[in-house]
Amino acid sequence: MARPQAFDRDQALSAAMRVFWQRGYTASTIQQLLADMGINRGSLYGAFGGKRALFQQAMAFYDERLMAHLVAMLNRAGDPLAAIRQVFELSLMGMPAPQRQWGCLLVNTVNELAPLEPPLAADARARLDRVQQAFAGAVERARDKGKVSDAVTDHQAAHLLMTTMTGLRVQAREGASSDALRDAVESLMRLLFTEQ
Amino acid sequence: MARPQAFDRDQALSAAMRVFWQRGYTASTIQQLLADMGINRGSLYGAFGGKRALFQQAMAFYDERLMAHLVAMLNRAGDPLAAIRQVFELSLMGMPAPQRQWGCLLVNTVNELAPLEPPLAADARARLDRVQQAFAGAVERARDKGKVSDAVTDHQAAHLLMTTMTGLRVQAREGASSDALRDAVESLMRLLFTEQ
DNA sequence: CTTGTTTTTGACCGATCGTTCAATAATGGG
DNA sequence: CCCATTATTGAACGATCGGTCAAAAACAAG
Repeated sequence: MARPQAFDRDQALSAAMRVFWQRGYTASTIQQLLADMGINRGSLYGAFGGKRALFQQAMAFYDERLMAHLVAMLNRAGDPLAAIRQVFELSLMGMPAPQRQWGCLLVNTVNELAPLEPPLAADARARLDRVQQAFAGAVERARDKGKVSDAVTDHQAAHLLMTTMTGLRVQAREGASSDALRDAVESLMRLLFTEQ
Repeated sequence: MARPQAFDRDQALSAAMRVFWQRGYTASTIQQLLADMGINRGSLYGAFGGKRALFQQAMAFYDERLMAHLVAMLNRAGDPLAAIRQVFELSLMGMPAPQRQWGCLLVNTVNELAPLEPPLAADARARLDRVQQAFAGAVERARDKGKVSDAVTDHQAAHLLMTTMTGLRVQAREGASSDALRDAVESLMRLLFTEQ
């Protein structure tokens, strides 16, 4: 009954996500977004609403397609320590070199937009909180097996894991090697958990 | 022999630093900088060269006036663990609420400019490395007193301290409370060091 | 084929970006 | 007092920003 959309919405959103991820919100221009998404101005405003609305949808896309995997991994039954290691591996060391330098869209967003666009930063923060809660669940299951240091509570351990993940993602953004990142993760794991 | 500068250079630079610190490089406009510095366009370009050059000088200013204190504190003889605690206290929990949310200019810069202005990001990174080296020195002195967990090397401990500091500064930027930050620091200290 | 509806296209908008520059003002040396 | 020199002032520049909109194009229903 009407002209159909000529572009793949998910693919366009994925392209927009990558632009925002790499360059941040402010430095991503409509022109660049259009070029990478392969659409033109009118289509962007018609289908996504504008730069700000597009960014929100790109963040949701990032959360659903990338972060959700990590949360599911932590929530799954099975060795919680292995799950924690795998989360770091997948989201940091295991990423291909160019993408690794993009860091984490949510961390980047909190850092860039906290003073400029509090609602968007709060959105990113809420999504990151879900990861921390998943960490806490995994730590709790590890505690049941007597594998967690008694120097910290479950919540503290999860907070420390999250803080380290955040810190490492900043380091990844400026080109830290996989080995350097892995070394830090292993150090923290040794301190937090008693492998047996 | 010529007209003297009407403004205080250090004060203007300090104002510029605060603008960049809070808003980031891209989102800081010349207009806003002029307003906060209390000078006008020609003076800014005459005395500082331009936005990019001004930013470099603001970063150096930040490093000399704020970070240098922390490095000196870590290098000073005396209880190294107390020095480490004090560094976190001064640079995170102890900061007044508005300033605490600015995070750290160097961390913010690495995160924002790594993909946009690699030279500026590398500059920030180099300055952060000096802090990590100071951490390593303090850890080494603590090791001599038998206070460091043997699960990690000095370098690993320093890296972990630096990573945590970075992660906490991102959390501070989005409004984490002093107590939450202090709790994380204490957790890490308990894991890394054996107080006696 | 005609018509109604939606998408696409690209020109265009005012606002703001960082930067330049000519005119004016203020100083110290002679 | 006068002049060489530098700082201040603010208008103006081209470029680019995010956003709008009318015309053209592509479909489905009748």
